[in-house]
Amino acid sequence: MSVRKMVNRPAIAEAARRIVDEQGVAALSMRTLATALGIKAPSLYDHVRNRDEVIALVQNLGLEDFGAGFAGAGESTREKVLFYREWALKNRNLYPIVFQQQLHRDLITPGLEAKVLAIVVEAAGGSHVAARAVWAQLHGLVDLELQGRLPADADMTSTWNQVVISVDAIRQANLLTR
Amino acid sequence: MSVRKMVNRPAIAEAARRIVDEQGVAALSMRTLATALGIKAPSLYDHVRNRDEVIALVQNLGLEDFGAGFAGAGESTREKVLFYREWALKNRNLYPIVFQQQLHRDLITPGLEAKVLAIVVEAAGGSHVAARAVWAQLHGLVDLELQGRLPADADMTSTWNQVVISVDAIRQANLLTR
DNA sequence: ACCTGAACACCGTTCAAGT
DNA sequence: ACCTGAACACCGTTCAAGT
Repeated sequence: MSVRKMVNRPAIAEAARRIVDEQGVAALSMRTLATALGIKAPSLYDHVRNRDEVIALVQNLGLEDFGAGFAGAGESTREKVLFYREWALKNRNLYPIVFQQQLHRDLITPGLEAKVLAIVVEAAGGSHVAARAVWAQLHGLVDLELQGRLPADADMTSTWNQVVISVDAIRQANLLTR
Repeated sequence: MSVRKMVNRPAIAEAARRIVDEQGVAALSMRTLATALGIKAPSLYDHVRNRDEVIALVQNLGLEDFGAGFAGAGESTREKVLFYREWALKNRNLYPIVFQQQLHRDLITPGLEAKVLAIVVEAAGGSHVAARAVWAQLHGLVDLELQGRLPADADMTSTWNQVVISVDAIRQANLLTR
């Protein structure tokens, strides 16, 4: 009995995410992906338009994973902020794909991006402007940390505490003016 | 009289930056770079170890350009913040190379990174922790903006004003505790 | 519908060979 | 020292051909 191949878009998405998690985006080629699925590269094009669409599938998985975790991360500013950091560190190969690329909006589960954004807006005190400033701060520090742009001996705990304070100030100011 | 080729590291750096500015990093291949310099790709390896070293040369040019501008950008929080944004928008292809990659520190002009960091620390009110939180905010919003992650109709002027307020709050708090 | 091998135009990089 | 053509092992993608 040979192993039955079940190649479809969900299977491709999972295999792709696995490769990204374990070896980074650079290792995600159409050939390695095909091999992981037990087929040859050209066959992938029967399921997917191109590599970009594979990336979009991974973005979708990542956004779902993040969204579920962030929604259930506790209500305080501190809990939300620290969840964001921990998710990024735990998914360091996935993070840039989900949060640092053009989002292939036509291929993402409808409403998913809006759902995640709504949680951020809520956490920021209800204002879209505030939400962007807050998100920028979280995203920026995560990126600097992931890219190794901060000194190796930088006190990240204190830095994230500073971010918690700063985010909370934005949140409070916006709650007041509601 | 034939045109004399003067291929050396500064010439390579300039040609590479030009390609990046005009066509983006993806267009910077060893072959296109060589062609721009009037030589063949393998010859580049007589001047440069590999493509990474070319990227480092571009990082260096970018960091110098940014550093000079940022230092002379005015003293107020608002001026510094808005300069950061404008430099990023004016150098949208260069920005990610300078601020979103591992810095090839061994190949960067000695002291250059420290000089730029010192300006940020100064602008943040003197604390390294505060400087990281401030930088995160600027870098994060620039990245979200450059990657098109914010809605097309997002009010970026208000958002950057929010960032100015937030950065200034961090700065003031740190000036007080000095 | 799904898969294949062969091929195309690209990469970065190495290497023997020329001056 | 600097440059070259040829080659290697990779890419993403297309296409004719098989089932």
